[in-house]
Amino acid sequence: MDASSIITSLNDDQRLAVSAPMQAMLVLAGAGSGKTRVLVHRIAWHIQVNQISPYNILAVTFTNKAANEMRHRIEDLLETPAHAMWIGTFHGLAHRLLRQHAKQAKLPDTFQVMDSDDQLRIIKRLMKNLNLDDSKWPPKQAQWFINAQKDEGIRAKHMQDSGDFYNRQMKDVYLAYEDVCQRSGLVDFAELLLRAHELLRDNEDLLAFYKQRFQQVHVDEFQDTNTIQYAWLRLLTEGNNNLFVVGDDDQSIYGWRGAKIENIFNFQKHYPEHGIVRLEQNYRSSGHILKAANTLIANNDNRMGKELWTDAGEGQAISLYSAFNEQDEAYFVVEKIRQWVRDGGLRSDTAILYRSNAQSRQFEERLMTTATPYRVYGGLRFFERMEIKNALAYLRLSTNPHDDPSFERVVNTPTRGIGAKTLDDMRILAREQQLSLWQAALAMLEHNQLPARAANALRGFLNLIVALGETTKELSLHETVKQVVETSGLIELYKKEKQDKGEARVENLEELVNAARLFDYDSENAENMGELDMFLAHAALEAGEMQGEVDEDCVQLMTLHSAKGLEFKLVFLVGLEEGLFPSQQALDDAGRLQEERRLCYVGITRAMQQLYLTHAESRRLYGKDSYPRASRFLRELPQESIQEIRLRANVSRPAANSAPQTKSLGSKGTYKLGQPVRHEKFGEGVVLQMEGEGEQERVQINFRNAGIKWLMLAYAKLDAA
DNA sequence: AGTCCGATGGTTTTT
DNA sequence: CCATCGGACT
Repeated sequence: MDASSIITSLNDDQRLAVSAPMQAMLVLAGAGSGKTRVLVHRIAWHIQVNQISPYNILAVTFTNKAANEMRHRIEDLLETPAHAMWIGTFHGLAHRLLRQHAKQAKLPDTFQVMDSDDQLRIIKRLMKNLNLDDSKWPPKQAQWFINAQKDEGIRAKHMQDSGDFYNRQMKDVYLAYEDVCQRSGLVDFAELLLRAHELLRDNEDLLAFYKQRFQQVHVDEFQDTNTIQYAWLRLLTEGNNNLFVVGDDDQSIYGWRGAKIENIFNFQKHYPEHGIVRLEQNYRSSGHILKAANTLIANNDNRMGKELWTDAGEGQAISLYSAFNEQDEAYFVVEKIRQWVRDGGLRSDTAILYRSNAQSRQFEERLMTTATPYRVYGGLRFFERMEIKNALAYLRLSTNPHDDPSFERVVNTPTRGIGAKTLDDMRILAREQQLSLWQAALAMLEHNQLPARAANALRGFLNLIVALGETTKELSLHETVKQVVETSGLIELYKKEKQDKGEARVENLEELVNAARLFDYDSENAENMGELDMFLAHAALEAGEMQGEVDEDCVQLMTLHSAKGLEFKLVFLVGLEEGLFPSQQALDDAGRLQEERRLCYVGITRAMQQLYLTHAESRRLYGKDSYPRASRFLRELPQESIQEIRLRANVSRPAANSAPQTKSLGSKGTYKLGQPVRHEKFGEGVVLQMEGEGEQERVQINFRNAGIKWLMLAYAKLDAA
């Protein structure tokens, strides 16, 4: 393959990015503009044209899915495996570095990665020890706090003693938490990044080695990087001007968990000799949809600036439906989907996107009663299920008995007569003497501090773990897992559990054995890890799919956040109401409001052919009725691209008009959506919607002081304000 | 040890 | 409204 074949299939801008000289590059890639394509081709270009060995290439993503896809596409393009290339998630690569240099990272060789659930358990336990009342000091909040500090690269000891009580308390928790983790050999997600950063920062030779090795560094979804991730990238590329980032400031929707959109702006300062390319041609959506997206996002400031375009034509106008209530909304959406299917469309080409998970319910119910297959994203992933985590805890203990959270988790699961009293004594001993629970248990047995029954039960557990450790050495991975699942008594336990649930759990455990059988142990890239350790790391870093692959053709339900990166022919963006989307908490914060707007932009740009926007005039929320105003985002859309739908006049709508009618916004009548008006008695307001004809014409107005009202145009004395 | 009941609170999520 | 959690009870 020669150079030209890598770039012939690209458009001019993509080609510019792919064949750019080896220098820092910022690629602003709009939604659907071929961002992954550019990344993949850029890397292939380096290998083919610039003669860079795959060994000298680094590519970083946020999700495992993106990393896997990128590797496959590069290998397909080059028609050769590129094993030596480091492609992975920030966390996966950090983990790899820490494994390889555990000593220099001040970690035990046997360290294990824990997920946020494990992390929370540790924090709960330790706050109890610190005698913090968990109603006044929610452990979740402490967890959030600690992770936020780590994301900013701040260690507990470096926290400023800024006086206030809250901060001091949190600092204490953070300090204690670091201590527990270090002693148990456990590393949380944020810690992976922070440690990896410190490792390179504090080891000159190591840093020099990796800087030399990674001649070209590539980053996907750069707008989602947080402080520590960007700091790590800078360490690796400082002075080499070799950082190639692809991102879209307009799709930055993770600010709330530490992502710094500013990294894009700072990139330009930190790499003054950079090139910049904008990918604005969109290959996904039709004209109306792009126009809506462009118009909406133009309401944000501090943008890098970008306008999507397509040569695919206008397509269908966007439809807007004002539902009477949330049930009507669901009814409408599901009817449209059924129509789509009747017309020969696939259910899997349709998606219902909402701001918050709780909204899925109405749609699920409606889909259920109409027997329409659907799939809800979100919820528990495979490796997060209780039975799986229990099995993993046994496995983890077998390689590292000092893993306290795992010890706590299964010491009495299934119940084996180790009671609360025994455990409490053990915890106290462990805390006082700075021992792991394992060590404390051993000590207590040795000193005969336990009643015979408890001692026997405890000894049984310890023996079980030791035995597991022994067997592991002789058996293959999947045999080990099988052994664990059976001898631990977990299978027995779940077989007894009431039908449905227990059965599913047993199946999941069997699936775990199967996953172990299929696990692809790549010993060359295992650093100094054994197969079991690799498998456990895999389980922590790659939580797996939400549900087993259901191949059935079904409607896709998900939050706007999970929809990022996906596309559907037919999209329903629902619940466009003030307080819901934008969310209540964002209403009084300009920054968060802009992030909500970007989220809306993400939603709109998921649609390929047709987009429906819906909102409800009344919605039952937390048990009481609310009458939300239509989302401001609706008013920010170009009216000429939107068509309002009035379908079913027969619903119990407050103003049920005689005939169903369709009405284009602003096409006739005196008032437009969003137009400011003044009323003699009610004062100033804004037109929310209109219905009816002639004498019957009514407008709904949101008055600044008087609230929302429907007025008959024939009687109300309204003036344009 | 397991079940029931009342209080509580309630965006968004990957690793 | 309704899911989740912790405490109390059996």
